[in-house]
Order: sequence, then structure tokens, then C-alpha cells
Amino acid sequence: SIPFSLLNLRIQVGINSNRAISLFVCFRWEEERYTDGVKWKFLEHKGPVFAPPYIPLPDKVKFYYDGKHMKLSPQAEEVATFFGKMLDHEYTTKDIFRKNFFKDWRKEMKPEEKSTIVDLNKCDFEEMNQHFKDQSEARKQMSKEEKLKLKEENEKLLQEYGFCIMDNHKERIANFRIEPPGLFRGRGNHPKMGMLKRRIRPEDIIINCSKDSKVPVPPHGHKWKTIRHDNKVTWLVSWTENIQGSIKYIMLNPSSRIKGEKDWQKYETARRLKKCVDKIRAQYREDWKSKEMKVRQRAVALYFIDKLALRAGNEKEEGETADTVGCCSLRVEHIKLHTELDGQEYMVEFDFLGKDSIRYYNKVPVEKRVFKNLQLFMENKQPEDDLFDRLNTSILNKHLQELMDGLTAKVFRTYNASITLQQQLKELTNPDENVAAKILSYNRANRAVAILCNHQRAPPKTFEKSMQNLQTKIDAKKDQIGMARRELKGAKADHKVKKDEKTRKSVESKKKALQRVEEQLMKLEVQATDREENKQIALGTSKLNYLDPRISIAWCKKWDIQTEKIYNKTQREKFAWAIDMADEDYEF
DNA sequence: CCAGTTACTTAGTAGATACACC
DNA sequence: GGTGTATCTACTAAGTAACTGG
Repeated sequence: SIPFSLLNLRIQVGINSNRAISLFVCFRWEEERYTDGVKWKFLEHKGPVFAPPYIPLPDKVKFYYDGKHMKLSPQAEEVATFFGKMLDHEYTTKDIFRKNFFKDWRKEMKPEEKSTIVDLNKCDFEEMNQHFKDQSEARKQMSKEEKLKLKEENEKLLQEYGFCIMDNHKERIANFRIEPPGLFRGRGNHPKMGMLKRRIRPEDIIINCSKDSKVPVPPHGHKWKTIRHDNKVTWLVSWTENIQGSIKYIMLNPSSRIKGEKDWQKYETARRLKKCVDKIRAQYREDWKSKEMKVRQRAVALYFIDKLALRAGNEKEEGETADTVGCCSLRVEHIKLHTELDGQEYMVEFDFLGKDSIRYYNKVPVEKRVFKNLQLFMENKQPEDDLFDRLNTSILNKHLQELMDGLTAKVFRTYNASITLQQQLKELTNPDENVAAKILSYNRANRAVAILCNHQRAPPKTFEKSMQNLQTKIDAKKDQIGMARRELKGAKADHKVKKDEKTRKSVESKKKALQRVEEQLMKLEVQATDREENKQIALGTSKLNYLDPRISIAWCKKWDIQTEKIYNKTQREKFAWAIDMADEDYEF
């Protein structure tokens, strides 16, 4: 096995033969795997970085209750600042947020404060809010030297705490800072929004590292909760968060061996699905006719997961989280059946909130048999009843496991996303077009996947304006082209008369100038199309989590496009394994 | 089969930074 | 050189899925 650092060195010194590199890299990525779930043999790190302690407000920043100034105790004041900071945010207008915040805030108050402050509506956080605005303004106005100093301090912290040693490799840690205290910002209609996320102390922290490593030292006067040496897990640090009682972890960066290998494995599983997906599809179609209700439900759910790339849909504890669903947890109220709609037969209209409370809305034609089954599943049910009442993710995944080793519901999403990218790239790439146009095609292929997976984003606040600006530029460019054309024409006429070297050269240069502006216009127009089509669609999520990077690398190699054009630095680091592995004939 | 626990991936967004343009 | 905008990064919430023990 070859240490990662050595591999880096070889690449940095610039060995250009692809073959040499991939031979080399095979060793790294196909380095011996541990058995029995062992993830590492040696792990050493410096532990987490804690949130900076609370700095009390200067005396001039006042809090008013019912119009009267009130000096808050430090604990109460800290929690108050969390709210004060957020005054401009929509959250602070929401009843649940306000209610949860107030309840938790009161818990931090001294008895006198508690007896005085009984109504949030009488609290005036305005000066706090202004104070923090001033602070952030001051930060922006800092001198170059001050900014540089801050940057250097940050870098020092990163160098000290941001890396660990795992089995001979120095690896980057993803999140070495402990989450600071604040108000919980759940997504969508979350019943716990506004609750106080408490400050994490060393006494809450579990450290995981190897026995023979230098164990991280807790801050002076403190102790860790526990120190573990569990090499069957990948995390370095964990603690239990107080809102949902779930565990939070510090883990490695996506560029690390441990994450890279797992990612690679994920796509290999999806490729194995590719080999047997036809059989599985035939099977679930057969199961639509099953005598057993459970089997039919399983088969229809799987059909949705496969066709629409829906998530599995685990059960959730009611009242603990926002009301969102996936495939197995769909309720009757989330679909409408139309025997005929938009001129098509057997249409299903989906409308539900999925992960992160992102709305999934889609009208899809389905097979008659699926339609009839859905009617059957919905019979005698209330809107709030489960559509698939005999099914859950555990049943579904057990079934899938029997169809293929390692198969679970989410593999379908990975498989369908990657295969779609590959198909779309084949279809959309025009060999005759230039690089900019090819990249537009790439983005369009990427977009097709994002649409399939329903990856949305809030349209940028400045979208309309930036679109307008781009249009202005396009118009200006068109004027320029007109001008360049006229100049070329003039030069040509001149040359016709004079027929000398000077005028010939002038024609040449005018030609080039015209070509240049025409290309610039092309680029701008492509950019405009791309941006318009991308308004509400987030490409990043699929690019990072669903698309086998080897497909993209192969595409780049095939069309002689630099990897940098489609992957930025972080993405190239994450996909280092693929960049090293894939050649232009790679097929998913 | 069920509920509870744990570990890990996937997700959108806020704020920082880089970049283009005047 | 300053400003507005696009892009990147960090952050952390919200999923999936395995496992455990009754």
C-alpha cells in the first residue's frame, strides 16, 4: 500500500503519463480493504474547536421591556442576542418560532427577570440588532492588514485542528468546529423552530481515536465525556444535540480516502443495479398482479421509486419534525387519480412535501395496472391514511436485498441519475460545437438529472436584475458587431482600391476583430440561456451526490475539455479518485 | 415485528470570497 | 479602486438505513 502523501507528491511533480498515474492510483483506491467493518487501524487528531465564549454587550446597547430599559443577566442576555440578531429574518415573525424561543429564553432568566418579562411582544431588541449590524459593517470596513491577520489566524487554526492522521494519510476534517449555540432553524413547518440550541461543553464530547495515538487534550479545567477507541466507525468526535436528541459527528472531508472509497463503492453498487434492473422491472410488473396486497403495494412503490426517483420515505415521529414524506410514507391526500388528464390516460398527480419541505409536484401517466392498484389502495381510506399501509422502508429494503446484494431504495436514485446523465450527454453533445456550447450541453444534461431528482433552490434575489444586465450586454455586443462589420466593409473597399500590403493587413485584422466579438456574443447568449433555464434548479446536489464522476471525466476527455470547466477545486478534490481512474471510454 | 439507537449520506442556504466591470 | 454580482465554502438540518434487543 502506498501512502496518500506520496501519491500527491507524484502528481504535484507532474508525472504526465496517464497510465503511470492510474497504475499508481489503483494502489491507493484499491488499497487493501479491512474486513469485519474495521474502518482504520490508526487515528490521531486534536479534538474539536469550541465556539468562542459569549462576549456581553457593551453597556450602551440597551434592551427595553415595555418601553423601560432593563439590564439582563449574562445568560438571559446571550439568548436574547440570538433573537436580536435574527430580527430581519422571517423566522422571528412566526408564531411557533416566537413561542418556542420565549419558552426557552425564560428558562435562562433570573427569577426577577422571569417575573418581569412575560410577553415577547413587549420586548425591544432593536438596539441589539443595530449593534450586530454595526459590527458586521465594521468587519467589512477593516483594513487590508487587519483582514490579512484574521485570515492568517484562521489558517493557523485550520492547520492545527483541521487535519488528522488516519492510517498513514494526513486527511482534512470536514467540520472541526463545534456548532455554536443559537436558535434552532428547522426547515419548513418545523414544530421545534426557535428552540434554544445549547452551548456544547467539553463534558458533552465523546472523543474517538486509536489507543496508540496522542489523545486530544480537553480545554484547561475541563474533561471529555468519554474517550473511545472504536475503529468500526469513521467519526472523530460526537455529541448529543438537545433539540431532537440526535447525535452529531465530526467526520472527514469528502477528499479523504475513507469518504472517497465509500463514494466509489456507491457508484459500483449502482452499476451492479444496471446489470439487473431489467429483471427487477419485469419482476415488479409481475407483482402488480399478485394476490397479496403487501406484494402489490411493494411493487407499485418500487415502480414510483424507479420511475420518479422518489426517496424511500422512512417513518418519522409525529410532532417532532416537519410533516414531510417519501415514497413509502405517502398518504392518500398526496396523490390524485385522473382517468384522463391533459389528453392522456391514467394520470397520477403528485403533490407533497419531501425532504427539506421541498414541494414535489408532478403529473405522470402510469400503466393501467398501476392505476387500478392505486384505486384499490385508496379504497375506504381517509386523506390522512397511508397510501401503502402494508409497506415501510424496512420491508421494501429487505425485499431489495434479496434481489441484489447491497440493493436499497436509494440505489435507484443514484442509478437513474447517473444513467440519465450518460444518456443525455450522448444525446446533447454536438461534436461540431465549440467548448462553450458543449458545456451548455453538459449543464443541460446535469439539469435533466436535477429535475428528475427534484433538486430545487430559491431563485436568487437578484435574478431578474442580473438577467436584465446580461440582456443589456448582449444588445451592446450586437451593436459592436454591426460596427465591426461596417469597419471590415470599409477596409475591404479600401483594399480593393489601393491593393497594398497595409490595407490587406487591415482587412485581416478587421476580420479577426469581427470574429472575436461574434464569439463573445455567442458566449453571452449561451450564458443567458443557461441561467434562465437554471432559475429554480439546483445543479450542485446531483453533481455532488448522484452523478458518477467518471461519466463526466470520460466526457471531458472525449471532447478535450478541461476538468476545471465542470468541476471547481473542491469538487476535483472530492472526485480525485474518478479523475485518476476514468478514461474516455468509461461507461457507467 | 417494533421502537430506539447509531452512523452515515444528502440537502438547501447564508455568508465569505473571487471576479467582472466601470 | 470601489462596487455589484457570481461562485464557492461552511454549516447544519434532514434524510436513509443498519443494527439491537425485547
